[in-house]
Amino acid sequence: MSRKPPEEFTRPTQVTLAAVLQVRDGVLQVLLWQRARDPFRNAWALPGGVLAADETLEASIRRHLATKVDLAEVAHLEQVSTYGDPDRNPVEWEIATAYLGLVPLGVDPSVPKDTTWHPVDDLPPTGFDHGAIIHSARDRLRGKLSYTNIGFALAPATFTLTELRDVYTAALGYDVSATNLKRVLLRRGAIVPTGGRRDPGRAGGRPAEEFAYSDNALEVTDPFATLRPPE
Amino acid sequence: MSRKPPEEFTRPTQVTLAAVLQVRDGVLQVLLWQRARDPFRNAWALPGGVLAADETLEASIRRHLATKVDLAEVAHLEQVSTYGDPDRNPVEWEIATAYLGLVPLGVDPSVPKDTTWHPVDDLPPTGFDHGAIIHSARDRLRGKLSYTNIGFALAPATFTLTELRDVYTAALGYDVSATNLKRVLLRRGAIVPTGGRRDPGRAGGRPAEEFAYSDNALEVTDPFATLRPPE
DNA sequence: GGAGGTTTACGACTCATAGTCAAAAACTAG
DNA sequence: CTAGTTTTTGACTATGAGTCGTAAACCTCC
Repeated sequence: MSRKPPEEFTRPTQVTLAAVLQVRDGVLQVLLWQRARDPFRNAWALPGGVLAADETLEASIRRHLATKVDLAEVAHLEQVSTYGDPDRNPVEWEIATAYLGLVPLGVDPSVPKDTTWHPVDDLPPTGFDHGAIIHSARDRLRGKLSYTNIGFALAPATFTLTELRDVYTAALGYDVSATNLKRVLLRRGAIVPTGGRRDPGRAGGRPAEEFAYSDNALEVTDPFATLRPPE
Repeated sequence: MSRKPPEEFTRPTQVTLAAVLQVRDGVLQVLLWQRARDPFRNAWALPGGVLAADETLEASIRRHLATKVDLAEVAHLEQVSTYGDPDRNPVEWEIATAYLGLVPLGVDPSVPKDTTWHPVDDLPPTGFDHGAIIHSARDRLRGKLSYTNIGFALAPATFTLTELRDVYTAALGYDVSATNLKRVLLRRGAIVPTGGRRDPGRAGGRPAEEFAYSDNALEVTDPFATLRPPE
């Protein structure tokens, strides 16, 4: 019994996870699936899975996400952080690289039966460290909303300023003024009027001007000045 | 020969790396060591090594860094990104989680013979994807300099405004005005006068007021407004 | 077809942050 | 004491951002 196990036996499993966020019912929500087996049976978890030998981390999270949602509906995907606490998984040594995914307002992807959306500020019991991962993904989104154009990934293809304001309000967790938002985003060249109008709702009101994110808005990740909370 | 290799044989090696940055000779530099063996023999590489089974990622990079520099001289350490391209290491499947480390101006850590500092904008031949990792660490630093107090980790314990201006200039790659820097950092409460003065150099000149980062400066990571390039 | 209600758009005002510049202050060396 | 050097300070300007009131454009109901 002097043979040591091969070195490979001491390697951790590498998994990728994604916190896919979307504004639904005026609230920022995250896509979770309910575990059927231990550990954390019946708790909710982020989509993801084990990294394959011939794929990049991003390819891996895309492959696993595709089993839960149509990838074409995920408008943005970026790596957030890697979690390697040896105790994070009670049954196996596992390293997880977490991604942030964003789905635009209005689309309603079809998802498997075990998978549903949950408000990020009112989560059900979650397994592993997924609760912390969700909150850091939300914080990443909030930070980037104010100084990049990442908001395009949460907004539909065309939108009114009120709709966009509601998206920002839900994602940031505080009110923003539509007047100010328009001036800021127009100056940045982030949004452009489409020329169209939107029918007012049945309650009446002036029809809203329709906007879209400009083409170059997608590439802009340089910091802008900040959108701050009111007062 | 129908026995499959155990599943563990298909797992990647997990390593941690650190881009340790410091302003030296008025230029932002990174700590590299020269490889003596293939792959990438004689090329320069970031300090780091394999993750052990009972340690966190941060503990791992601290353990490996300690073989190159005195950890007490690394004032800041944060995770930047994880690199998992299956081709990034030609001989082994390896995932690398990269950290950014910062060493204050003026300290000159003793380092092993194979290890020296190199300007980040004039790197020697580097192995693996370490060149790209260094540049993304530099970009992370530059971004955070303008909207957090991360600069404290690049400045000595006490400093004059001219010294601090020089640190910012070297790290950002563009001039900043000492007048403006003082006003901005004072308003943020990031720096406080120590009450002391600095002897003018042998060339004469008014003695400089001495400043230090305030205690709470270390915790502030909320975004501030931006420090932008001139003109 | 008004009147009243509702929603969006626009302009004026204020405030905070930031960039520039020139002059004053405080020192050294001769 | 004078000239030279470096730091500090205050004034001025520019710009980005927050607020608010009013006008515009639509609806429904009478």
